[in-house]
Amino acid sequence: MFTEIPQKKIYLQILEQIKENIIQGNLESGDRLPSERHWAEQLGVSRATIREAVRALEMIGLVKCRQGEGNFIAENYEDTLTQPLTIMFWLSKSKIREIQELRRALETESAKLAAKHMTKETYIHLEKICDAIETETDEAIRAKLDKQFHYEIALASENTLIKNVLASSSTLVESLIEGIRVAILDDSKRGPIIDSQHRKILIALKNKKPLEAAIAMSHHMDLIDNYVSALEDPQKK
Amino acid sequence: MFTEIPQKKIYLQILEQIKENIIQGNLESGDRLPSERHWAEQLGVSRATIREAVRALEMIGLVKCRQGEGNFIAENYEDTLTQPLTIMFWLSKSKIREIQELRRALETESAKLAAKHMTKETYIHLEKICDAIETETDEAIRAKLDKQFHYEIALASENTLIKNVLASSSTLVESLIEGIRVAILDDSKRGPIIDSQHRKILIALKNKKPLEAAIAMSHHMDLIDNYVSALEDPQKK
DNA sequence: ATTCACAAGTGGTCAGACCACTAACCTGTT
DNA sequence: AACAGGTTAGTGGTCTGACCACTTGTGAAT
Repeated sequence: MFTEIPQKKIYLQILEQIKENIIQGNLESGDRLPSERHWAEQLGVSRATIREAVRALEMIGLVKCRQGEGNFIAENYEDTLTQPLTIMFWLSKSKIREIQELRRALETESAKLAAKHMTKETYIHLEKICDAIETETDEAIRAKLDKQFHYEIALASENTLIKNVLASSSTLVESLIEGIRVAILDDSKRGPIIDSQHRKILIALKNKKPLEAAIAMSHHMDLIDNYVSALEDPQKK
Repeated sequence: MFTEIPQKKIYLQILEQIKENIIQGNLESGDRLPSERHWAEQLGVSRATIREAVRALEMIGLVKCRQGEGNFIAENYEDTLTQPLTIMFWLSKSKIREIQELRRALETESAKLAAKHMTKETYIHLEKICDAIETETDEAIRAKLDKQFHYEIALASENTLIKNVLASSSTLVESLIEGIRVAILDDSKRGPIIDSQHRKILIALKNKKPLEAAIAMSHHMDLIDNYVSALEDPQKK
């Protein structure tokens, strides 16, 4: 008979306003928000409330706070999901296996999409990275290039969502097993296999064969899975 | 349970402590946090700071606040990623196509994993849902059952991460196109096709054929994609 | 023209106050 | 004894005003 009174918490209303402004195009990445004092006055609320809203926005990666300068809409939001994903991981007592399965899903889909959208320029870029990986001897640099290779494929998928969820997943798994990339690459037997897997992915991308790319990527993931599941205690820090 | 605060952004340190306590097992879903006043005193910080931390934790879905009662660790964290994912969607000016691609990646992987872990009991449960969908005539209920069917498969994948990311993605796409499930089901031609697709997925799951399940799910996604991309203005509210 | 100290503005934190809400107790009636 | 009512203590929600730490720009001294 009587409907509930909305009366959302103020910080949520502020979030709504920010959302609206982003959708309308009034706010973009890198834009500076009003100073907390001015903003509070403008909205007729206290600075404490503004700060709670800012804190919430910062936590989800939407806002970056720089003391002495101001609050800004984040320039990149790749890591927006990292914190929540990490929390979810801990809270649900997940195993590393689960993250790897998530990564597999995203890596294969991203390879599939990348193949669909592949251009000459992107291919050349990827090929260069591939070349660099093979000629490089420093394992740390190889690991870095490997990461870049995967990242560029995710970029080429032309799907920001997948790219970002994937980035967060990778960040998470790497935070769980520090130096996993180096560890995997740093094996005289494994090295050449990885290189050849990269090549197969590259070829599938070049030929714009989504399915082949996905399968090649899947095989690549198999290798990583094998390494991960070989660790005695997968939950170790 | 909680120790003194060193330095750096205080609310992040509090987050760290919470994380630690969750990992250690001292904190679980549904547990109540210390009252803001007590907690502040205990940590030697002001209540405002505690509140900023709580706000951040609430935003990522880790904490639920109930006025007059207290703050609690969330009971379920399925929607932990929904807010961040939604923000990311808007900020990156993504298209619905991108969410659908993300969903496809997760749905197929989840089907694959579900097939791998399928048990007699789970199969029977899924079959019941499938039966119910086919005999039900009310489209709204059919849509609800359809959602449940997908959810149960995600559950059967035994991967909380994938299940939750998928749930958030679904929530997002449904918030963008209200009633999408009903709209898709509510078509005399489409209905039977969907039913048969569900059956194919079910059979693959029963036979514990991961690849077949993934392919069947992929075809199912094709149908949804077709509907989505047919909308004139995909970004419409 | 360069350097450097200072002032203004910003986010980070603190203290204490009041309001709105919840739950539990307490009390008087039946 | 059972119930309905109000009371009260404790909680989160919000506000005010203050101080600190940091960044930046400016203007004076060199």
